Amino acid sequence: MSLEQELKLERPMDDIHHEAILSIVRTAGLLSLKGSTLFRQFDLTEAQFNVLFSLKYKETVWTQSDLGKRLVVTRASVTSVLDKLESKGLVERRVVEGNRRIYHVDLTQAGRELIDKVEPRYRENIHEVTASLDRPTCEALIESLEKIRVQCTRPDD
Amino acid sequence: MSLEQELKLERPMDDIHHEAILSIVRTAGLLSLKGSTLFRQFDLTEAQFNVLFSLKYKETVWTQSDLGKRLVVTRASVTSVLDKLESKGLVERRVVEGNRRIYHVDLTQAGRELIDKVEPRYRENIHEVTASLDRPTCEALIESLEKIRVQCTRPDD
DNA sequence: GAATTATCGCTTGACGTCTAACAATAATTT
DNA sequence: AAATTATTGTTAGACGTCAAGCGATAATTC
Repeated sequence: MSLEQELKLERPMDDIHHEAILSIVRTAGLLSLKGSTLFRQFDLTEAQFNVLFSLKYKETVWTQSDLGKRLVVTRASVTSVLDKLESKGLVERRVVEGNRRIYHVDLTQAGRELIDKVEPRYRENIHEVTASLDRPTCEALIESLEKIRVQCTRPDD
Repeated sequence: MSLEQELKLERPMDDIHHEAILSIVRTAGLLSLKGSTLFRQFDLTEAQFNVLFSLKYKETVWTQSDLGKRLVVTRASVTSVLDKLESKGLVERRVVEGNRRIYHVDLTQAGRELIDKVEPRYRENIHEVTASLDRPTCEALIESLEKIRVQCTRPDD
């Protein structure tokens, strides 16, 4: 189904750049929805999954700020999600000696076990959704999106 | 800047499909951020802008449900955003004779004037951000995203 | 025509996001 | 060393989103 049909537009889109942007946002929304549906089966939100997933694959010590940069989210948001995860016993904040301003964030054993359960289902989802895209197509997609991101973060804001 | 660098990954991404998905979500997030920054200058949120913009270009009569479908958002969300816009006098709910269950939604004069002011700035943003993508590249991008969306909405959820 | 089912808009409660501000603490400058 | 500036994590308040459930009303079935 084309974007025009999906969005119930009465006239065809005149602006291919605009159509591209809407496609990106719309696709991300649907991906997010599909993810949420999966994560809910494990009593997780998408944001909570993202934290667990990031922590699983980090290879150095991370502060909350580091996590925020990784997830592209403000420190305030990190605090909020971490509070939830900590109260579920999936994540811990560890005091850092020598710097009383920061915490180091890590999975607990329970957190590690949970993400290990969710991850295969998550990867299934990914591949299900991208199965029709071969490697060069993926690379082109990634490259185009990267070009857009570069322009998004130009120093004019 | 590549996605790996941006996200501070310690190891290269092994899975190009996964990378594609993360790129989409990340790009949409940045676009959303850039949009919000613009809209704030007009005392609008992104959601509110989306409503005004949709209403401007609709060519038939729309109920709140229609608007929700267009914006890919639940009816509850429509109610919420419309309450805000109505209280600002930018939008009106019109009673429909013959069907006491629905409202018809429309821009007010003030709403129309506001969206007419914001739209050129919005379109500038779009083109600024997509300037480096030529037409065939845009078409390929749109096509890839459409393939993903199709798989997102498969009847297995 | 009556009964059942579907749709519409609204409300509630949970969640994540943001901005703006704050106190505590580190880092830098002077 | 002292003063200034920057960073860290938190809080508060605003907003949009969703799921779930509600009552009112249409539409469909019987």
